[in-house]
Amino acid sequence: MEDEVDRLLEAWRRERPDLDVTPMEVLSRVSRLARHLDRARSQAFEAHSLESWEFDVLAALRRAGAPYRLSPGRLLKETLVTSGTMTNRVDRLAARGLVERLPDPADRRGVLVQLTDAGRDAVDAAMADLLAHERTLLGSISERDQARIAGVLRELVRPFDLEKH
Amino acid sequence: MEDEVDRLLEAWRRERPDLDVTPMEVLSRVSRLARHLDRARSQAFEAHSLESWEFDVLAALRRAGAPYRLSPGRLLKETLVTSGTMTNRVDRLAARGLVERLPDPADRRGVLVQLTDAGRDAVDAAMADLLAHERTLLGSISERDQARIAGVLRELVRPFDLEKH
DNA sequence: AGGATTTATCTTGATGTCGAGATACTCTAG
DNA sequence: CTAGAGTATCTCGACATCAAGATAAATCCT
Repeated sequence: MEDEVDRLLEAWRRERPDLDVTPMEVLSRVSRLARHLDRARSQAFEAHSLESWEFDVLAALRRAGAPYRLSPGRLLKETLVTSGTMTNRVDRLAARGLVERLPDPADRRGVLVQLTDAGRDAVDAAMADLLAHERTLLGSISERDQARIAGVLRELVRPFDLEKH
Repeated sequence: MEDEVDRLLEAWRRERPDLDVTPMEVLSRVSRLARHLDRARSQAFEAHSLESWEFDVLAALRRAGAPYRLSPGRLLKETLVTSGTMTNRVDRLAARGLVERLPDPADRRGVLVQLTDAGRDAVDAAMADLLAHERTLLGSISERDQARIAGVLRELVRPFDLEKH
């Protein structure tokens, strides 16, 4: 069964028969699937009145474990955004009462961002929903194939994980 | 060998042992890899003074074949952006001399966007570079695995391809 | 033919992000 | 102890995007 990428590659092969476009068989599909997953995620979070970017921050704090407290700097690394963006995100999450800013007792330059109870409840509920939805998406793929593909993707991601140290 | 997603999932399993997070073994890696690919793409295009979004539009026109001419509406569907975005993109590409707007002789509401020679040269060079770079990224994956993973990804994307229209 | 609906594109205002720079504090070397 | 380098966070301006609405033209229906 054909998909959009098959059509895309067919067009390129017609127009540029000199190029070998097979890398796109994998990588274009990764990009397109990721775009679709983003939209699906947004929809899953809508039921919990969370934006994707809100979930990203809350989830990083939740994963950190009690007392659900991280520095903005640490949050940057977890969420791969810049410092200006994180300031903005924390501002909005604090305004919604999902996190609060605490002064870092060990470094007066620093700040700690901590999940409130409401924030924890929100992220826990959203996470359960997200996983349920993702399980549906993967429904047609055998566990064996899922494990295989996860292994290949791990190899593909590794060079990038390494370069940022 | 571990990657960032392994660490992520380990944290979730510690904090929420009640949840089954295995869907993320595949889907989180897809999302993260896509983000890395975006950055890599941007870098590859830098040598040609193209932004990713510029390439997306030029590539859609290039794929269409001579005379490299599409309506804005058609470009929306190819690039998955909104009409306001496309107006903006075409404006900028026209200002750079990479495309030009022509009136549609068959529909006076309509416009046709056409690649200039400079636009065609730019996208052809960028495409060759992009593929070279992508081939490097996939270097460690056997052709057999690439074909396998492409097949699984095609299945995962299909539901999304279907739902639009 | 004429009025209503649909279609194609552009305009506008809001949003989230980035990147560069500012500020305040900490650490290190001498 | 202090000067300089380094670090953590925030501020600000620019930018690409989206969503909703405006405009204009084509198409449909009676």
